[in-house]
Amino acid sequence: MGRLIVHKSDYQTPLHPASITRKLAQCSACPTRDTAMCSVLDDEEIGALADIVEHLELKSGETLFDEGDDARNVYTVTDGIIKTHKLMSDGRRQITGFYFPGEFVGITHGDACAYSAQASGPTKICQFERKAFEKVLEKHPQLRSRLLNDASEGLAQAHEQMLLLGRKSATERLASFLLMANEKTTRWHPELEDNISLPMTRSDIADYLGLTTETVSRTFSNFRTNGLIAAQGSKNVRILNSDGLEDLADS
Amino acid sequence: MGRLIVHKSDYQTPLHPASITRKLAQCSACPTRDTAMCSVLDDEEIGALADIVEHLELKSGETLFDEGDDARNVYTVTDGIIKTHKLMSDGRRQITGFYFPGEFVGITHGDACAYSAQASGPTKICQFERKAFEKVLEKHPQLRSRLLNDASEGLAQAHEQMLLLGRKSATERLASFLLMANEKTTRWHPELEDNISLPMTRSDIADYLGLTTETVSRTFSNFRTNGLIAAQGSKNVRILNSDGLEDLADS
DNA sequence: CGAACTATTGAATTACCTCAAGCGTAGTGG
DNA sequence: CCACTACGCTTGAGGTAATTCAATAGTTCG
Repeated sequence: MGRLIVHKSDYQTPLHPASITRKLAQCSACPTRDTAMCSVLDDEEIGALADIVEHLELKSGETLFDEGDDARNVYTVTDGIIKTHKLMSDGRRQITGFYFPGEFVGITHGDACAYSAQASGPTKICQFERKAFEKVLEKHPQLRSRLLNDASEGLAQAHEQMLLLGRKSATERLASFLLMANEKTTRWHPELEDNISLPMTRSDIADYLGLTTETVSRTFSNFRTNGLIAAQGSKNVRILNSDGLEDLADS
Repeated sequence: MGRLIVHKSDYQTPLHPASITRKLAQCSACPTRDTAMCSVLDDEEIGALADIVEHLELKSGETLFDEGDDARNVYTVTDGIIKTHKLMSDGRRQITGFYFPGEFVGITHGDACAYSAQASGPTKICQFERKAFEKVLEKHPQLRSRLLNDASEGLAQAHEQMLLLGRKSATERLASFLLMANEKTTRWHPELEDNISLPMTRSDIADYLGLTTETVSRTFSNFRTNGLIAAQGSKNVRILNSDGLEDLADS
């Protein structure tokens, strides 16, 4: 418990590998993706979180928690991607969200987890014991405010996803997905704009988009054939024509 | 501004029509659907909300707010149903939620509405000016806690709906919908168990379930033929075999 | 009563799924 | 280090659940 969390101020300077973890850990308290919120947290608050943080690394597919588990901890992603899903009794699966670096996972007001969470590719996270985390929240209302913001954003994303699942074609779904992945990636790595790493499998993408792996694969091929994207391997995509993708994604 | 809100204690006694509004208004502060929360609110808190409530009636289809509007007010449904939706540029629509009596609508942490809201059939609501409402929240943390609970429940419902939209068949979707409607109805009107009023159109249901009106209609007919439900008119359904529906709804 | 909307039912079409086979790639152990 | 295996990805052919188009019936409201 209690490795140091580093403040934004030293984020922009070049870092050697050993500091990467510290740099990323900082995100849990103060993600660059929302600079407005950044300034809201002062050194004391960062320190309060530093006291209760635990750093973890997950292998691809490793489980963070399962639906129905006691909600003992909350997490932030610092590297890689966490996926959450729900299952039906016959095994059909819906992935309900991909969480990128800087995002919180596992915030519930109830006592039990409403869904399962796993690493989608090798992933690093910060873990906070829930009760301790809530004590910090009580002392630091700005942080709670930031979480409420996140929750609200999460709900908006969920509504957007319902539109996708209920009304969009396979092509529109994959286009929307790529744009989302690009946007979430560039929040943390602006230098990677239009170069997305997709550590999840085709099957994960399919279960997120309500499609089959075959359809996802075919649609990827279409995009390649039509010069919308280029790919080196199946897990690294370069967006060649983001306007085209946006037209396809509609709304 | 400021009609009286009546406390739970006089809710169970028989009411003549004129008190119905008062009785229902009470729900905004203290829904019966969650008796645990009920006891959380004391007379002072009920009074605080009474000072800022405004009662409104909406005709079927009337708009409460549109996507992108300033989030000026928050609402609770007291009678009827409010629907929220998102649109695509070509008119495709996804209804993202039906809000039954006792539920809050329009809670956002941001400044703009993330979706549109309309009455799905004739509807009565309580309106609270957002800033005044938030002042009440500051004084009464239990109420905020109740709202957080609601938000968390809303997110869980959204995930459930993603599973429905991404992975369930038409039959499973309609079965899930009927069970949801029954559950939400009986929260307020336990005496109506298995007798659901569905003021929304088939088109609303279709846009909620990610189907077409024709498919919804055909599936209703199937359910009737198979003795799962009986119907008088298209807007009143009696559930004859709720175990059967639950089997169909899966998950 | 008639107009306009909503719901139901049928027939034909289609977007996506299922099944199946082949290919590429990463990891393992000889 | 190189086969070997396993797994994930791609591509094709055929099937199907839900859609689209179309016609009829029922409901609501001025």
